[in-house]
Amino acid sequence: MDVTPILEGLNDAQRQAVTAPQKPLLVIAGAGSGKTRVLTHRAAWLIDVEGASPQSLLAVTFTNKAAAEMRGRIESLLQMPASHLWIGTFHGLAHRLLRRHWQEAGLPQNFQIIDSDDQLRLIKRMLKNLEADDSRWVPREIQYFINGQKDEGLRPQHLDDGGDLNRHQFIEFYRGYQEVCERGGLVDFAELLLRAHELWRDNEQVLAHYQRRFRHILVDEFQDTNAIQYAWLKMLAGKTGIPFVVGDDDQSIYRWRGARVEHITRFQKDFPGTEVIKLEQNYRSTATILEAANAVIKNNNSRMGKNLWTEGASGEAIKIYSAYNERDEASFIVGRLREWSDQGNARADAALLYRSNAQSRVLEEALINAGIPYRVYGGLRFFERQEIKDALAYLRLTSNRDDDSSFERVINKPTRGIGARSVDSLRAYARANACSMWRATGALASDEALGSRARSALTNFMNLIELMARECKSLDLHEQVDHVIQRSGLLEHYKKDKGEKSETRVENLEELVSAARGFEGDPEEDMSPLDAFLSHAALEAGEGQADAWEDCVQLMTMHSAKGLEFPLVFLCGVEDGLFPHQRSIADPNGLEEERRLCYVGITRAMQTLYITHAEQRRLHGTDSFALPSRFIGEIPRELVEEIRPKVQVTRPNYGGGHSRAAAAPSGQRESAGGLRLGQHVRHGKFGDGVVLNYEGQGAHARVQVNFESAGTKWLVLSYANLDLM
DNA sequence: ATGATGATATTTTTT
DNA sequence: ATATCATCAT
Repeated sequence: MDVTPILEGLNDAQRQAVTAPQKPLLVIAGAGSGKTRVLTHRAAWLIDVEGASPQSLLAVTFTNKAAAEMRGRIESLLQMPASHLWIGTFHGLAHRLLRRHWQEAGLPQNFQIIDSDDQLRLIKRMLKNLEADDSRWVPREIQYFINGQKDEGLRPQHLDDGGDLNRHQFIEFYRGYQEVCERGGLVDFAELLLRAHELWRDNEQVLAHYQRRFRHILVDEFQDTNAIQYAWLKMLAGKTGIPFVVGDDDQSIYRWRGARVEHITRFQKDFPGTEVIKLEQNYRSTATILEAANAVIKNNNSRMGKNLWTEGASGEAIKIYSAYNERDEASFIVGRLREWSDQGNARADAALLYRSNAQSRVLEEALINAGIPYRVYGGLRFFERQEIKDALAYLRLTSNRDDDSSFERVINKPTRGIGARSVDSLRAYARANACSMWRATGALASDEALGSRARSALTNFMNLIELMARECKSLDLHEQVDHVIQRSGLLEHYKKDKGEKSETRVENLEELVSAARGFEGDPEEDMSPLDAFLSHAALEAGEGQADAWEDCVQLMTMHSAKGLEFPLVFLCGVEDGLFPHQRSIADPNGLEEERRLCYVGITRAMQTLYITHAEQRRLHGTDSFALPSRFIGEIPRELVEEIRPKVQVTRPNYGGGHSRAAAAPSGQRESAGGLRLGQHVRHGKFGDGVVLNYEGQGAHARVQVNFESAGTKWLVLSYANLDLM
């Protein structure tokens, strides 16, 4: 066997990982160190060299994109199609298992997947149904609670309210929500994972089958696994499976949605004899950029420890620009982008990264004015659009009448004379009889208690759905979609609509037909084409933005930039309060996660990195003032070139020592207490600080002070007793 | 059933 | 500033 193609171009550490003996392996792969490369080459190595059957490999990722990329790369390495290889997202693989073992998993054969939006609606409906006090119970919090418990592998019966009434109610909501899902054959994202885990836990034979089959378990972005995902992997590995996991503790930025870096250390305990390999050589960035990244992340306590290095040159200094305000920041960036393209570079090689989506607006405006084409990532995906979800809801009803989620979505859309009152009666009946809305409709359509107009409207709706279902039976998938959007009146409804968006909506509906035409389900799965398409729609929400194929500057959050790289990167709005975000600053864990995000941001840059911050920024309609982010201060000064240091409001306190002219620009406001923004003050208890902001006047005036040790606080001026320094 | 009004909250996102 | 959402009036 010629192993050259598989090992070619790998460095020692990478090669060591790829060719490691068959035992548990943990690869700590720094940013740009060839993480995906190692994973794909390992797969190829196992198959081509170790003679492992492709059947015996399971490769897990978090996103569909990553899964597709891995498949493609493995195929090109093996020089053969890897379509039968189990490569997919946790959710995708769990889904596949549940389809195969729906009986053992206790699901109806045609169960449907609901996305978070559906889930939230369902919870809202449930609250209405229970006549819960909606000022007290926030649907989003209940959703968060339910998903959080599921992510931890917990069912309502596992939960104890500990005498806490609030918690008691949350658990009851969870229970109620589960009932609705059971009744409608609905499975949410977290449920996919939990069910798949329970399937194995409770069915020895099923588990044994997969344990026997999947000897090799490859996991990407391991630091992002949540409890149930980890438990699932561990259960599959059993005593004989050989896990090969790759991750980077320094790039764990999803704690807030259940990811636990701790799984990295836990892994070493759960799989004794685990070999750990660190990939620290970076092939992406200049030495300067890496040094900056290393220096910043060093300030985190809880980490395994790792230092990126490169054989490459030190490259350009990191440019830091202190803008006066957010528009100045944007115009500076525009100027640099112009320079960039004038030098013959591709705009698509430049990225503007920010902490929160709201920041994109000012940048976009500046780009539009400058005539620079750009593309914003994130936002509504294709299958999440309202009109698409409407159409899918009709389709789901034709497949499963008991799907209340879909039922309520389209019962009166387009309007057909079934108002809130009728729907309320349906809900009441459904609840009283523990049945679906559809059954309730059947019962009430002939119930004298309802007006004759309402009754006929209900009958018409039922007939419509039944008719569409019958007519669709003999049609191809795309014809079914086409038929349903027409017959339901949806298309007409959006065509009539005169709103700005309605034209796009009609186009999107037509696009849905095309999507169905091009859709090919997995031939191995025993599902109707429609059910397969519906699952696909839920699991792969589609592209975030229709891709403009023009050469565009890329705008996105730092979160969505993870895994990407760009020759030119701007980190924008790098100010305390924005980044690190105000809501994370107080919590040490939160702050460390922000710092990891900063590490991710910095390491996206290949050649040139700009970091910009504004002293004044319009946020939520009011002007606020901020200091440069503490992360900027963590970058060694010698790596930095400050651009056009200019007169500014605040004295930057990064790096400690250096001071600048603190002359106030014109237009400087005076607060009621005679305090200047940027004024250094001393408080009896909190010590020294800098005035960031103020509001109100006279006795009610409050100031925001950033204290060196006590952090940022709002103080009532008349009580605070601040000494001017 | 639609539209106007006012209250409220505004990190990050995949599946 | 702005978007979303509930409530109320038409």
